[in-house]
Amino acid sequence: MEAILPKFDSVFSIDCVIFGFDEGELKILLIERNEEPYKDWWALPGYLVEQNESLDHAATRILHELTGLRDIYMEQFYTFGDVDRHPQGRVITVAYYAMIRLNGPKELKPVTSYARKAVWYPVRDLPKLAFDHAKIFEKGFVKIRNKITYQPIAFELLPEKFTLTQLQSLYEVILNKNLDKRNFRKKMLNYGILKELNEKQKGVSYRAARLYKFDKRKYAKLFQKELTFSK
Amino acid sequence: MEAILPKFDSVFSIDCVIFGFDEGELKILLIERNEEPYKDWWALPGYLVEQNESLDHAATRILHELTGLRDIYMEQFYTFGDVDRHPQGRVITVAYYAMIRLNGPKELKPVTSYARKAVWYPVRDLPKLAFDHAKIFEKGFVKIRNKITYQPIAFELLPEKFTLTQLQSLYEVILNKNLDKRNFRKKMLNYGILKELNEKQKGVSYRAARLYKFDKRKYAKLFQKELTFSK
DNA sequence: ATATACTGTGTATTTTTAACACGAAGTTAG
DNA sequence: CTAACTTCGTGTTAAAAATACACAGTATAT
Repeated sequence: MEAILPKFDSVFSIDCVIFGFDEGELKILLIERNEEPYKDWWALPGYLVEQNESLDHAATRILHELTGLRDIYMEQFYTFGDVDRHPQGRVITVAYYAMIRLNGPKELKPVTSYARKAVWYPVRDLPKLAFDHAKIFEKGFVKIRNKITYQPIAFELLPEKFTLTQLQSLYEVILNKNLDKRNFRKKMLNYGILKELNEKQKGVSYRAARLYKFDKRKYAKLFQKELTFSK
Repeated sequence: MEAILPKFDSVFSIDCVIFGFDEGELKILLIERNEEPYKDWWALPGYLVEQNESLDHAATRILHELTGLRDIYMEQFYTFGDVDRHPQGRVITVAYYAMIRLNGPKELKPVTSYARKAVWYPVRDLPKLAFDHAKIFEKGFVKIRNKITYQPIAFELLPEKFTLTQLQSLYEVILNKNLDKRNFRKKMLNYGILKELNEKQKGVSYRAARLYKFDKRKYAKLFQKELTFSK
């Protein structure tokens, strides 16, 4: 059947690796494709870049069309251009990632009919993915794993108010290792980018923990002066 | 005159930021263009990706054609896709960088007529560049500056045998700051990736310094286990 | 032999990282 | 209401890494 599909000479596309954190698990957003090729397969949200839009703009637009998510800030991380990565011809794809607060429903409604639905999947248990999307995901995962070790970007994944234990278990999930509770808290509080709230979590069995908020202003101040080789 | 140039619907290209170190200065390789658009301008070595080659392959090929350099390992660092970055239409470019040992002549002979010549230019004093190449260079420079702070990649820029003072001044040039001599030496030797040679530099006025070699095997062993968030 | 210019080295201080355990607080169940 | 349970929240010590800092030694040139 593929023979009747149009052939591309050279086309750009965008693919998005969108991370979320829910039920103690790291998840990414996948769409169920409703078009050939790879119809009915799971895939990263992605589509073709239009003639008159920048890459960043295309990324935002495409993510919205396929998942309904609006105004998500994404960062480009790699471009995949193997000759045979797309069965219809030469398609080079620029990959973006984002980490977002996952508070809506598990299943999102695409705006276009190109995807049937968008669903959060735990990264530990992903289905088989279309194209080379498994490779793209893997590279994106490595990217955030590295990034989190030198920049506290994990807050974007948490609800606005969170406990230190939640923050720690997020780190543990991303880094795939256990961290020491006291050292972790000391270090995080030392950054000075957490606002301690006079509130405790609610609706938990057993003792409730104190809630914290992420302080954007202090974060910006701290990380505008990039990491430097010390004197 | 531009009206008679062909229009591109969508084309991929590669641009290369090739760093070298010579005469105490950090340099990059520029070509003098011999074709429209931007004929006679200085530009990063770059050209269009062909239909049947991967990005990595295209990068190596293009660098060779424009500068005569062979088998240079480059790393992709960003993709630039602003709508108007190329006057003839939509050209998305994937940027690569490399750090190489600069031991040949200052001027290199391109294989194609697309460039007239390729020349090493000090990064502190670059000419005006074609397209958005100034932006591409800048991003590449930031990339290596960050990378060098957590991975000793600077050796690739030095001759096979080098003194610690040479290594230090390379760091100082890239990071644009002075480093403490004793601390620098302590740290570098501590990595355990330098082989001390029983040789001294030659042809210098005043006391000659000891020469060192970079030990690839130990480097590989040290940096395969990536940086990790400590427990 | 003397001036010159760069080489090569050590210590003390501060900061960061690492290892490690238990009582207090709140919830549940009987 | 009390006992059992689960999670919270906290401090110290040791080791390692980063920083600040200065001068005598050695090869060369004249």
